[in-house]
Amino acid sequence: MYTIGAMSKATGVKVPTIRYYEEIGLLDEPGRNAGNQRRFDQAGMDALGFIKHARDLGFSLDDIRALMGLDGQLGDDCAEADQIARSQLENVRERIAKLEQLARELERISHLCDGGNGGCCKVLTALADHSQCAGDHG
Amino acid sequence: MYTIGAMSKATGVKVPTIRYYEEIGLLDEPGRNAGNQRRFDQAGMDALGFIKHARDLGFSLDDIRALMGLDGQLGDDCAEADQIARSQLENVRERIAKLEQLARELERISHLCDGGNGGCCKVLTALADHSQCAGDHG
DNA sequence: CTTGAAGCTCTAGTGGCTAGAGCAACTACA
DNA sequence: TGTAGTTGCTCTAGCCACTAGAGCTTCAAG
Repeated sequence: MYTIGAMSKATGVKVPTIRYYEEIGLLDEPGRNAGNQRRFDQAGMDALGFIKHARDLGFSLDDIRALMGLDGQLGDDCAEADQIARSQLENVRERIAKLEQLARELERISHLCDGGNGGCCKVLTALADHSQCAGDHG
Repeated sequence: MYTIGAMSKATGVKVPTIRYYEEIGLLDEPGRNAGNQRRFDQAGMDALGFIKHARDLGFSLDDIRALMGLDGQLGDDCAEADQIARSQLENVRERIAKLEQLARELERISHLCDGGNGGCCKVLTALADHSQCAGDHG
C-alpha cells in the first residue's frame, strides 16, 4: 500500500496532479484508511506510471484514456494502440517541422540586430511585417 | 476605418480573439460608431498584424506586450527586442530537441507492432515501462 | 504527548482562446 | 420603406492540464 506522497515520489507525478487524475476518472479511486487518506495498491502505481510515461511522450489525457481502455482486452488491441501511437508520431513530426520553420525565421530576425543599428529596430520591423519572411510559417 | 470583421479577415485573427486582445489590454480600445460597434484605424490594424505575426512565431502574449512596449522608444530598444527574440529562439530549439527525442521513442514503439503479434500488445507494454526507452525523454 | 510533515477538501487561477445565448445594428435588395 | 440575412454586441461558461492557496485533519517520529 502506497500513500499519495509515495506514489508521487515513485512516478514523478505531483500530488495534486494525482488527485486530479482521480477526479477526472483516469485513475481508479483508491481505498482509504481509517483517517480518510488514500492508500494505493500496485495496480494504481502501475496505472500512474503508464500515464506518466504516456504524458511524457506527448499523448493527451484522452489518448491515454483510450489506451488504458484497450489494456487487458483481446483481439485488435494492438492495431488500435498502434494506430494511436502512430498518429501521435505523425503529430510530433508535424510539430517539429513547424518549429524548425519558426527557428529559421527567428534566426533571420535575430541576425538583423547583430551589429546594432541606430534608432530603428529591425527586429520590431521584421515582426510587424510578415511579407519579409522567407517561408510561410504560422 | 475597419470593422472588427474586416480586421479579422485582413489578419487571420478570429473576431472573438480580437475582442479578447482588447479585453486584456494588448490592443488599444478602438473608437465606436453611433451603434456601439468597434471601428479600428490603421494603427489598430498594424498592431493586430504585429501580434498575429509574433504569435505565429510562438511568442507569448506577455512577450508581445513587452515587444510592443518597446516600439517607438529610443535607445536600447533594439538590444531588448533582440534579447526577447533570441530567448524565443532558444526556447524553440529546446522544444525541437525534446520533440525529436519523443519522435525517436515513438518510432521505436510503433515498430514493435509491425508484424502483428498474438494477444500481447507490445505498444501498451512499452508505454507502461519507461525502462525500455532508449533515451531519457520527458 | 508534542511537533512537524503530509494528508484532506474546496475554491480559484493559469494561458489563450472558443462556444453559445440572446440581443442590436448594419447592409443589400425589392 | 420594409425586410431578411449578416455582422456586431455583451455576458457567461468551457476547454486542457494542471497549479496555488486556505484552512483544516491525520500520521509518524522522538
